[in-house]
Amino acid sequence: MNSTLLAPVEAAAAARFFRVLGDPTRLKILNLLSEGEQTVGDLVTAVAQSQPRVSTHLACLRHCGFVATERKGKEIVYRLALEGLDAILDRALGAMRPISERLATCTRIGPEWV
Amino acid sequence: MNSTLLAPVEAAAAARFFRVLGDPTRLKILNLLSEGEQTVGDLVTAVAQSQPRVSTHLACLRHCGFVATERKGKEIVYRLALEGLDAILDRALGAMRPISERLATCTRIGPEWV
DNA sequence: AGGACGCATCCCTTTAAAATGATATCCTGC
DNA sequence: GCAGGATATCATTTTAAAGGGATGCGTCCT
Repeated sequence: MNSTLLAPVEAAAAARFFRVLGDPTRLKILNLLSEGEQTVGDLVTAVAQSQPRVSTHLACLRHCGFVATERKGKEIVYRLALEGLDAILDRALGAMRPISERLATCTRIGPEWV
Repeated sequence: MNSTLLAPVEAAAAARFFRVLGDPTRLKILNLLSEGEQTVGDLVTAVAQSQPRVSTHLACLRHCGFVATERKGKEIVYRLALEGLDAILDRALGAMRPISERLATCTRIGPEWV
């Protein structure tokens, strides 16, 4: 099926791609945006975190190209800018089902694993 | 399509799932294992990292349920233990294409973004 | 039994990223 | 131009994870 081995550069880029997805808040933001565009204020309320923190996560997603922005008056609207993100999310949620227990209880990567 | 919003617990588990994938070495290991089972020695050679380093990455993948092991004499054989990982990898590589430049040059998450 | 090999684990240092709070910037309406 | 709301950025501390190296444990061989 997948006969192409991951070249070092690809591996680095792919790792960063997943790394960006590897944060609960960013994941929630992307999930919210998959329902439609939202202002920062909406997102702050929805994820129940401080505005600067949400803004930083948004900056991360923006700089990496996952989302795009548009100013609308005083507010700034965020929307998804990457095709296929939903599909990946869905597939991941499916694939991880067998190990969701472990993932939930494994609060750290490294020693002190459960 | 995806009308279910990510519950906090799911978000945490999913984030961890992606977080595990968010390391180049682990990604390379999984990619190698998708070609068939391998001993630790094989993997160490293939990813060109120290044996202890590879071993801890393997421990991570093992504890989180991505891979399974079987002892064969002196050696220990690793193989994938999660269905659909290839598909996710493939889709991710496709989806990230438009932003692969940014991902490659963005060596850090946080300030000092490119 | 003892030595060599293959792998895992532990300790320590370094680096990356998350969290937090203060502050700056941009826009709008007056 | 000024006030106020909405968002971004900065500086700092804290925490998580990566890296490096020594050591321990199990298995095979003789």
